[in-house]
Amino acid sequence: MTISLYNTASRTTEQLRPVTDGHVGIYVCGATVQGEPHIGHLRSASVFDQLRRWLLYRGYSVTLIRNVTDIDDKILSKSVEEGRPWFAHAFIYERAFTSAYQALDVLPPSYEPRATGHITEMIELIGRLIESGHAYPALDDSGDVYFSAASWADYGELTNQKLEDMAPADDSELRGKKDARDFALWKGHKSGEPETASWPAPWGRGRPGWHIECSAMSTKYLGSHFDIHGGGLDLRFPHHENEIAQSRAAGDAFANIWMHSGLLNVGGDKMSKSLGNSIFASDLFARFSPLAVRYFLTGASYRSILEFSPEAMERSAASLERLTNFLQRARQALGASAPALPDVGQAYADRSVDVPDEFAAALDDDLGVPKALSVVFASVSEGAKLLDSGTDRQGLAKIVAEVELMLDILGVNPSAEAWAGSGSDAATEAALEALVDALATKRTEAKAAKDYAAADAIRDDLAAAGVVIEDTADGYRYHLGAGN
RNA sequence: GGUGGCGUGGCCGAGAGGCGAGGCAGCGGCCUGCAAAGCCGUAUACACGGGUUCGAAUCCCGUCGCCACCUCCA
Repeated sequence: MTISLYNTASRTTEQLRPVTDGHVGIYVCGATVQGEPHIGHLRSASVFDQLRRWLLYRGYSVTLIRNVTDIDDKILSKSVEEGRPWFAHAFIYERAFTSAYQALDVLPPSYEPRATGHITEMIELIGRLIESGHAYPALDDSGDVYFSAASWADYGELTNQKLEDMAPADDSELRGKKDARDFALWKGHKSGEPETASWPAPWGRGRPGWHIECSAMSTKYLGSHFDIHGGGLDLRFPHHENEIAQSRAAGDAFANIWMHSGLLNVGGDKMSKSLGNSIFASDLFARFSPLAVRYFLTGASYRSILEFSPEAMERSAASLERLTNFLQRARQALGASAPALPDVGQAYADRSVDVPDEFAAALDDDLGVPKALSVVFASVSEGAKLLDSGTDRQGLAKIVAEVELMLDILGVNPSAEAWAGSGSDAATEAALEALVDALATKRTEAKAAKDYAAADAIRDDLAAAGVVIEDTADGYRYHLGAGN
């Protein structure tokens, strides 16, 4: 069994060969908590969660570190606009991100370091870079410290660019830089900024630059040489290019494989802050279930552009219904002999069934989620036939267990507890069931009396209340209709 | 100017030399009081032009179109 992954740095698919046998260390760039989470953040979280679950299934122990960038220019400026301290501003959005990830059943990271908690490590790293001649204090009196791009021969290795080909930055004024392509490791405190947003350092009070945070936090928790560094494709340059340069210049081997999740488009355009076309998690969840959102995100391979539209969301929700219908029907048919619900995440070692070989092969090959999903549908078709014939209960139970295991690995198992919590609980469900059952009984009586008008009226009333009732061979079943 | 990617049926979206992934939608049938769900059946798909090959959506050359990145971004 080998897992191969596309490495942005080499532009080829490579075998995963963990630095430590049996263990995979992953660092994923988390959010800068300056505003609401959007669907792009959700995609990145979902992709690396799928990777993690697959590695767990394959028997690796996984340490996944996802950081929170809780200090930067925009957090400072926006907190002023919104009239609260920068740290309170950051924490409000950190909590929004946490609850969005939770809603999507993304497993919590092994640890979630905040940038402001690691200033010491960053100062130490910057110190090493200054000592080795790869960084220098600003030539003006700003108190900044810059990384010297020209001092690192491999600068550009991640994005395959040569220093001399790089277009000059928009703000081509050098200020204290020796070269326009140098980037800030440390930003000297400015008079307008709150004192709380600065920390003492050998080269004066200030705060860290963006890139140095991830270099310091990833190596602190995963070691100077680790397996996978992930993030959205938009972080490839400059963020990851700068990370790799500064970490390697400081003597760290750093990440073996660089993985980037694809971006989302809206109406053909890239979704971005500057275009103002972001689809926010809160708006999405107001309209679609978190499960449907996550299912939508698994519809394309992780490296391709995914086009968002409400119509696409609806199509994908319809596709998801085929899955939920099957599981509901099968569990109802199996009754007490239905397989236990799979445990989420860490407990794959205790599984009672294995995933089909084709499913495994698809995920082993650079996380081929769409292919893997087609294997799920093949199993569902097979299971639906068994359901219709009603002959092979054991076979059906095995398929149900397999399907749920596969869906669980993809993070879209409708039976997972995470999706149950959306505003309902056992008591309300029991109450609903009792009410529906009372009406269903009347409907059955009306049908028996061939009073179809009365029967259909009851069905219509239920539908108006958002309850879809369907006849089955041995009675009825119901579910809450779409849009409710 | 440099770097990387894309173009597949009504739609989404895999695949990467040889049996038409899968889903959604549609059409015909079975089932149903009618539905729904499910089942069975159902498609002149690979931007265009050349080439290589017994065989190309897949490899090569060219053309056209689209997109991303080159210091805000998941």
